[in-house]
Amino acid sequence: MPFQRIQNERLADKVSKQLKEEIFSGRRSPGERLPSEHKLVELFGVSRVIVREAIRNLELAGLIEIKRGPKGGAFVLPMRHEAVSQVMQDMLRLGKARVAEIMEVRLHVEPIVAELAALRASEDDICLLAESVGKMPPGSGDEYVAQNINFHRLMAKCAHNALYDIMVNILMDFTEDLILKIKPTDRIIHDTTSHPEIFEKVKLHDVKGARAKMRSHLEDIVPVLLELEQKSSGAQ
Amino acid sequence: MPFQRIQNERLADKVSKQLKEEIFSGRRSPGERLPSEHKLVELFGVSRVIVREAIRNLELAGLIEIKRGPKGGAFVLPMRHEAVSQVMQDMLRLGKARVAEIMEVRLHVEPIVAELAALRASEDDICLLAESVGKMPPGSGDEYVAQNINFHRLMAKCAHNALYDIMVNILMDFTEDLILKIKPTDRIIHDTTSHPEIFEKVKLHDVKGARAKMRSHLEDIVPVLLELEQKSSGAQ
DNA sequence: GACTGCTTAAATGTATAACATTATACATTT
DNA sequence: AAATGTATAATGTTATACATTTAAGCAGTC
Repeated sequence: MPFQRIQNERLADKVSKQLKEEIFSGRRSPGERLPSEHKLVELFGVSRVIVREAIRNLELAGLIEIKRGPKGGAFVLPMRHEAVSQVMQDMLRLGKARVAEIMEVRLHVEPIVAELAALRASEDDICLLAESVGKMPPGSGDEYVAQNINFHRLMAKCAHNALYDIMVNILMDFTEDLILKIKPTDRIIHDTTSHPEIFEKVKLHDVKGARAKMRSHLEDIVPVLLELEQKSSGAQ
Repeated sequence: MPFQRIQNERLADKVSKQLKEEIFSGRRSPGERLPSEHKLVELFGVSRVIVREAIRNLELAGLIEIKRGPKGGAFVLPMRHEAVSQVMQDMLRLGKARVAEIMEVRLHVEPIVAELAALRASEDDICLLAESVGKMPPGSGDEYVAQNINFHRLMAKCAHNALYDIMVNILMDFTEDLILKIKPTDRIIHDTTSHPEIFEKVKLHDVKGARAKMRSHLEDIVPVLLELEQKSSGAQ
């Protein structure tokens, strides 16, 4: 066999690999704390610089949250979309992706997610959805936008597929950013009927219906959002 | 007005934000180099530890690549899926996502991607696809698996949507890992007809056909891959 | 000419020690 | 009891020195 390349891995990467395994193995569950920097220095036999770098690594991966002061330290987080979303956003900015590309994905993916939601939503899920469609704040301020976006996030949760959950949350982070940055001077689509209609279909476990409603909802919304981008790129 | 809360952001984060903007603004394009640590220390007026932390931040985000030695430094990368994929994998491991969830997404998304590919594939794209289906190595070793997986990656590229490109690559990273880890003792599905058939449809810009072929291809493959997971989780 | 080996220097990688900041817990004062 | 001070455990930041990697040049030898 050919010679194997000598691995020149950085110490911090070796340390962070072990720390990740500690978490993935379940030996440290969400909420629990990793040893302090001082202790990790002793345990791994490397300098504090290295330990800190490794810990920062896990933080950027969204696996832990670091708190300062006594009783502080690195606490394991539950699964969250934020870290993936951040990295994805960076990548898309680097690749100069257009808003149209994100919206195309929404148009395809969210109807599927609605279908799965109608199929799999539990009692609790339906309660959450009901709450969301119930308490839509009046006006069209940031509050309204966030609540509106949140409905779509909840739908993804109802699909009970971790990957779709993360994906849709990424899409909604984008959409939220887009809307909030452009500050809808003229009122954004004030559609008060679509979400309740979709919810109704999910509640009835009407798979085809949920898909269709979500589809037409997006077909209404997407063009408006694309217009927003036009304006923004024209403005700057 | 009320007092404004003093922001308690870490220095490294402030620095990395500025470095990111340097890249996103286009002032440093892929291939170009950021200033050396020493220079960044002077430019930002912070210690070297902070600068290194900020640079490491960008590296983990997949925006730069760090080389050592003279003529080394931080080089801006083009858009790549690897960093997003890594973070996504970590998240799904943390959330204990099953392989079935990933395969469900493949089953939904890849037919859509095939549709877009048939719609948008350029002459060059079709050449690349032709090359891929042409040079399938014999046997069913790692080489064969990689080449097989690569066809799906290429299809995503043909769809000309940066987000789908990254998403499909993430899915394929998963699938590749799954297959390679389980080392298909009994030969993995040796399907030599599906890919050429899909390719043919794309070449003819037959949108419906491409979608249908991809769909049936996945319906064949996915059950086999799910079996693989069964075995692996049973084995360990 | 081409290979070998040596040296140099520019950059990142690692170690150590000191000090700054933050936030909890608890004592003290009024 | 409420506000204020104080000790303390943890992370955040700085400074300095040294180690390692690697491109480039320069010999020397065949």
